[in-house]
Amino acid sequence: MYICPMYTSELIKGTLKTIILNLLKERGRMYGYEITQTVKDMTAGKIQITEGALYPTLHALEKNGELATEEEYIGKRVRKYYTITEQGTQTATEKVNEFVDFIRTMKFLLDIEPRVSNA
Amino acid sequence: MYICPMYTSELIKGTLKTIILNLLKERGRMYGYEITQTVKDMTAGKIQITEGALYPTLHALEKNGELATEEEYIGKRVRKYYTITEQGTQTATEKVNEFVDFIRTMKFLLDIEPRVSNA
DNA sequence: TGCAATACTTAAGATTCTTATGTATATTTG
DNA sequence: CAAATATACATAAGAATCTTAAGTATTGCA
Repeated sequence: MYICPMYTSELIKGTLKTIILNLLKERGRMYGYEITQTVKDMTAGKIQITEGALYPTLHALEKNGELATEEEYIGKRVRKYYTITEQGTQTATEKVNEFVDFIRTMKFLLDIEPRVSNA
Repeated sequence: MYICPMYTSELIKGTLKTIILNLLKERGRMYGYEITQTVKDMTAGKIQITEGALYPTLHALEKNGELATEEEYIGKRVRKYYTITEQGTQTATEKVNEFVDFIRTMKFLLDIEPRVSNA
C-alpha cells in the first residue's frame, strides 16, 4: 500500500467547496478553524486546508447564499459559526454526486480497477 | 445513478498530467490530438481535454524529461508523437498511486462508503 | 512570561486551467 | 467541386483557485 504524507496541492484543488459543504451538511454547525482541524484529523494530515484558502472560500459560499453565519464570543474572542442553507445542502449533494461519478470515470480511465460491469 | 454531462473544470484540474502520463504508459505512443479523442471516447465526453490545456502540458512534460517526441509526416501535415521516458513511467506510477490514496481519503471524508476496515 | 495554539482577515504571487486566436492540411458532404 | 467539418499543431490573454506571507489579537501552558 502506498503511503503519502500530504497530497500535492493540485489534487485537492477543486474539492475544497465540496469538502466544506459536505462537512457542514453532516455536522450542522462549525467555525473555520474547526473545519481545518477536523479535516486534518480525519485525513491523518493528508489534507491540510490552509487559512488563505479556507476563509476566502467560506466568504464566497456565504455571499452565494450557501452558508449562513452567526458570531459568538468565546471570552473576548469572536468566533464565526457557519451553518449550511437549504441551497447549500442541495449544492453539497450535487457536488458529492459529481465527485463520485468523477471517481468512477477516473478509475476506468486510469485502469485502476477491473471493469466489473457497466452498472 | 447520477448522470453528468461534463465535469466542472475544477475537478479535472490537477489530474491532467496523471491522465496523460498513464495513457502513454499503457498505450506506448500517441500524438496530442489522439490523446484528447481517446480520453473523450473513454469517458463518454465527460472529460474533454482542451487544446489550450493539452499542448502546454505536453511541452512541460517533455521539457521535464518525462516525455520524448518524434515528428512524423502524414502527407504534408506534421504529427508529433509522444512516448514516455523511464522517468515518466516512474512519475506515472507515483501519480496514480497518489490518486488512488486520495480517492480513499476523500471517500472517507465525504462519507461516501461505509468504512469497512482501516486496511 | 514567553511560546504555541486558537481564530480571523486579506494581499501578492504561482499554477493551471478556459477561451480565443492563428495557421494549415485533410476529408466529407451537399 | 466548393464549403463545412475534422484533423493537428501552437500560443497568448484572462479567470479561477490555491500557496505563501503578513497582520491582528486572544488564550492556554510550561
